[in-house]
Amino acid sequence: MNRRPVTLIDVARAANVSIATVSRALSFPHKVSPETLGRIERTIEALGYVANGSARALASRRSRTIGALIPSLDNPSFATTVHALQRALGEAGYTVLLACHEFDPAAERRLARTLIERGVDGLVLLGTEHEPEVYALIERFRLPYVLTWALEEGGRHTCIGFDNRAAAARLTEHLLALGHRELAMISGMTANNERARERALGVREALRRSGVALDPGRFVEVPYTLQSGRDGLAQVIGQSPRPTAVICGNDLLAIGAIAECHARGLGVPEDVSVTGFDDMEIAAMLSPGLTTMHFPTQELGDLAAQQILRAIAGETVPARQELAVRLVVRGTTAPPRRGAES
Amino acid sequence: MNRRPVTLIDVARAANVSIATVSRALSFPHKVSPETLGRIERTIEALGYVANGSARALASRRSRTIGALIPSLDNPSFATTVHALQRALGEAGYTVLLACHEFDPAAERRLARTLIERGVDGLVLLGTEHEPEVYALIERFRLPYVLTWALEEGGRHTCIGFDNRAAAARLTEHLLALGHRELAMISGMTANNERARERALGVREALRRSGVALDPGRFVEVPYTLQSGRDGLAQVIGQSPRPTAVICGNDLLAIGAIAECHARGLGVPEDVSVTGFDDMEIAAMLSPGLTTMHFPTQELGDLAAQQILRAIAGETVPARQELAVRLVVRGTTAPPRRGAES
DNA sequence: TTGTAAGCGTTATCAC
DNA sequence: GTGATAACGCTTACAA
Repeated sequence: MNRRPVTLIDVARAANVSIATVSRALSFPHKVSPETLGRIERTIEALGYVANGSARALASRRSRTIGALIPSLDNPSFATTVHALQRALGEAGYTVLLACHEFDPAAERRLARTLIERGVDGLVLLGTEHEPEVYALIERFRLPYVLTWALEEGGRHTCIGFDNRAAAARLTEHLLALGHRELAMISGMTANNERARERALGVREALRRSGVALDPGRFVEVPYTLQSGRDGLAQVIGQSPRPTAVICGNDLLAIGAIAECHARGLGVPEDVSVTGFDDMEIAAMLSPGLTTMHFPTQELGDLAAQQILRAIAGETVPARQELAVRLVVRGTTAPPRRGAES
Repeated sequence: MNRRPVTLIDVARAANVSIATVSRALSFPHKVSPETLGRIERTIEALGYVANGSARALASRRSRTIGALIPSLDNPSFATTVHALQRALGEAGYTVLLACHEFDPAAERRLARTLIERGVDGLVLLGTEHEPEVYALIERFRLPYVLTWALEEGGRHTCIGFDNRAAAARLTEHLLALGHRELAMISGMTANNERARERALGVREALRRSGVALDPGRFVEVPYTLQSGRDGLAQVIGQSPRPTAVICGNDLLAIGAIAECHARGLGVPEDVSVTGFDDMEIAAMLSPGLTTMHFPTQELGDLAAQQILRAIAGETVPARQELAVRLVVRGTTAPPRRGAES
């Protein structure tokens, strides 16, 4: 029994050709005569040859590997995007190297470096805001990359994502149009997170435009967890007058907030109109009348894959691609009549 | 401006040592004199040297890379496990190569091959049931691996996971003990999925032991999606007499089922006791009185990481490691009194 | 169409 | 402790 893995040389010997020909058969089948090709393929099958990617990468300077640098996989929306990304890249022969920095800039620096060491051909980053060191590395290695989920104004980086600020503003305007005046927001942590920051900003701007105030007590900033959603709701709901609408930074926060409303005997959206961003499919199940801002997270993964593949191929890619978000109105969410409040 | 990446040779030249010494400084710092080490480190910093992983992998036959072969990232439970896995492996200097086969055996074969081509040092598979070809490849390359989420009886493969059958049986027995006699199950697709199959089997066995029948109309097999949960509930709830308890194959199905109950004006768990497996944190928010079987999915990822690292290091690893699941009883879920049913 | 051979950037085995 | 140097398995001009 042979311990040594089968190499190109073995295949070449067995097929009576040079290793160059075998290599060509693998990379450019059309550049090899049909007979030779057939013989080589049969030999490969017979010997069970599996190419050595490291050697390939070393010689060709391409690893057929793409790095995905994201905050976390615990956010189902990110998971969906990464899944779609992996699927699309896989079909193109690329494998995804996963790296989660958990919103820690130092971790992100470290991981970016590691991904580059691993020889990724391209990088898909989540978010537009990154450490200078990260951008410097990418720059120095001339690594094709694409920023996702958010959009960057400067035009310095190619990005594909959502206009988080506009989405938040639109959702807020919708609530205002319905007559809500007492609004609150349960935001995600805005540090190192331009998505959360943009959403908060969008809400604030829309309110300002309408001359509606957002009391400090009605804006809480919490991590993206279910429990934080509950806690956040508990905080803002205590304000007087009670908010009639609560905007949540993402799915998880909204789900937690709705649960807390239920726990307090508050109907959603009859008593409190809870709203939020991202997928919100589950949240809508929790509360069928929900109005939400839906982000096509899967489509984002697919398009990001196309984008990075194009960039690798040296094709020009749109510097800024915005994905449309959709306001999903599932029921009437007008504020409860005055006087009916606690 | 230099287009060529900085190599070991550049570092060696600049530091006035041989490349061997630089290599050593990187891999075995203690085997290099402090002065030399310092000089080399400073040079590396100054030149911005980043190691070439492909070359490293080719020469050392180790890529510092682990493959994660899973069904999907759209299942939040899997995402959590992969996240934990990535985190733990990252701390040990390993990077995760992600591959989702979406329950397609052909895709799994293809992906397993690709991961091996990429030179992964080890493989973490989700589930115990895999194509013979997958096992053959692993075998041929003597690739350290670990199966996760489920447990394998034969002892042929090292695995770490949950006893899905026992968990299902335990949950069922709990329901029976509460007095439920009219049970139904919304199962995941059992083909190529021993987790779903084991859970279904556990339910069936527990029922058989208690002499309770499970009508064919009360067992539906559906994909793991929210909508399937709704549809599944719609199907089983139509049976007469109406089931008093519905066991769902996983989180997503349970959430969908609960939503459908709500839509039908059925209280959960007052009218119908919906239960399920996996994380169930969200499901419990939907319906605070829920009784669920909680699987420590994050811990699984952590432990799987330790396991595969040990295997790579050549240490002996326990062939079979079972993670305890926890029955979480959040409220009384006795069946509604007879006659109160529709 | 096929073969020859020079790398690709490391690691690791020897000497010194 | 350090330095030559032969692999590692493949790609890719360049020749034939």
